[in-house]
Order: sequence, then structure tokens, then C-alpha cells
Amino acid sequence: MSEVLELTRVKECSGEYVLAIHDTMNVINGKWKLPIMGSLLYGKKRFKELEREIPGITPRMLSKQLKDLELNSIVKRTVYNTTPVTVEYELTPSGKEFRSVLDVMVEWGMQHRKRVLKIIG
Amino acid sequence: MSEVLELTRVKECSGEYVLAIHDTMNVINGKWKLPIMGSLLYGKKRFKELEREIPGITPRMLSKQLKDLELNSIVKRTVYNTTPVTVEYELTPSGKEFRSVLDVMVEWGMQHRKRVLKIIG
DNA sequence: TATATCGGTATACTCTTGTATAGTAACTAA
DNA sequence: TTAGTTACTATACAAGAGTATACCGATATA
Repeated sequence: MSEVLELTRVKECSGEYVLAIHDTMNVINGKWKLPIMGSLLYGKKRFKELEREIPGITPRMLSKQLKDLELNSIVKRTVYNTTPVTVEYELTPSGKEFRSVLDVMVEWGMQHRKRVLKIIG
Repeated sequence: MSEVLELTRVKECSGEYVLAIHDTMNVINGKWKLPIMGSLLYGKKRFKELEREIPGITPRMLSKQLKDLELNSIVKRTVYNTTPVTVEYELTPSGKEFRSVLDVMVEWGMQHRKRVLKIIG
């Protein structure tokens, strides 16, 4: 079965549809995962770099969310044997391809904002 | 400025990009908004119909989330002057167009699942 | 010697989300 | 008369998400 046909079939089939949605939701839930991924879209970052780039995040939450993202194969963590240790975070291929989801979200978000302002204004 | 050019510009501009993402996140956050919208994709529904179709939801949460969705112009609520009152919920144009976001989420979710299984298996 | 950086962890708290259970007024069918 | 439907609301509670603050050992810098 071709990819396109399979996708069409899945969109009809509520079970797999819901499963895939659930996978995606797991990646973006919470307040901090999208900001972290957004920051990593521009290249590898170290812990403190992320902490500085994401205003308001505490080390506790950054650590927790990075672990989540690593578990879900969105982020890769690499430790370098320097003194003191260097730890680098980067997006996996899945992480990088998540940009397509972000772009559609942005597109919808903008259209939605326009429609709402047209009604109010 | 054309739509396409404007979108390209926004994708470069972190401020508006983040704003639009935020709009979209507001629509889907929490456990129940996507199930509700999913149910309404197939047409107007009444309160009790939604309650029956979404397993596990309590009337409290259904009421709360419907209010949220109404506030954000995703769902339209119509009251009919019958006895007892009939209340119908349906998606607004924005709500209907949200399907494009869902479809991309499904596409990414499936690809991601495949990639992860390939590594593990 | 004092301070700062690195990549975090520990503890305690609040705040939001969600659950459980019961109840409401008005009406209908058995 | 009793039970059920409609569209919810009220109260109380549990659990999870997020915040605030402090701390760790090792190393580098002033």
C-alpha cells in the first residue's frame, strides 16, 4: 500500500488516528517543550545556553523536560569527557521534522487570529 | 504583501511565530479539547451526546472545556427555546479548519512512531 | 581566598487540571 | 407516583505541573 493511501486510510480509522495524535500531543504538552525545541531548531545547545535562552525556565523544569524529550526520541543528549563535563543537546531527525507540525500550527494560528479580530473589530 | 510571503516572514520572526504557536496551543491544551473537537468534526452535537461519545469525561469537565472552546471561537453554542431546552454545539469555521493541524500531527506522529520502532526493533 | 561556571538535584510550596459525587428545575413516559 | 431526561452547577478532593530557593562537587578565574 502506498504511503498516501495508508495515510488516507488512517485518517478514516479513528483508532490509529487517535494514537498518532496522542504521540504528537505527548511531544508538545506542558509549558516548556515547544520553547526548548524552538531553541534547538537553531542548532545544538548546552544546558546553560538553553537556560539563558528560555526566559523564566528553572533548571528543574529544563532538566525534566529535556529528559522527557530524550525519552521520546526528540532530543539527543551527548556528554563530552571534558573538565568540567560538557553536555550538548540536539534535535533528532524526528525532532527536526517536527518543524512541519509547527509551521502548520503557525499557519492556523495566524488565520484564526485574523478571523477572530475581524469579528471583534 | 502576498499571503505566502507574509507567512515566510512570520516563520523567520520569532515574536509572531511564538504568538501564533501560543494561539494554537491554547486550543489543544488539556486532556479533553481534542476529543471534543474530534467528536464535533462529524457534525453538531448536544451536551449529552458529547458526554456519551467521549468516554470518561465528567459533565463538569465537558462544560468547562466547551466554555473554553467557545471563548476561543472554536465552538459555537446555540440554545433552542424548547422544553426542556436544547443546546447544540458545533465547530466554527476556525474549528473546522483545525483539521489541517490535526492531519499534520497525525502524519508526523505516524512517521515518528515508525522511526522509533525501527531503532528499537 | 573569594567568586563564578558547569550540569544539574533536593525540598517545599502553589496553582491548575481533573475526578468523584451529588444536586438542580422543568419536563416526559410508565 | 416513580423514574428518567435535559443541561448543567456545587462541593470536595487528588494528582500533576510548575515555581522558588537553595545546594552539590569539580574546576577556573580574580
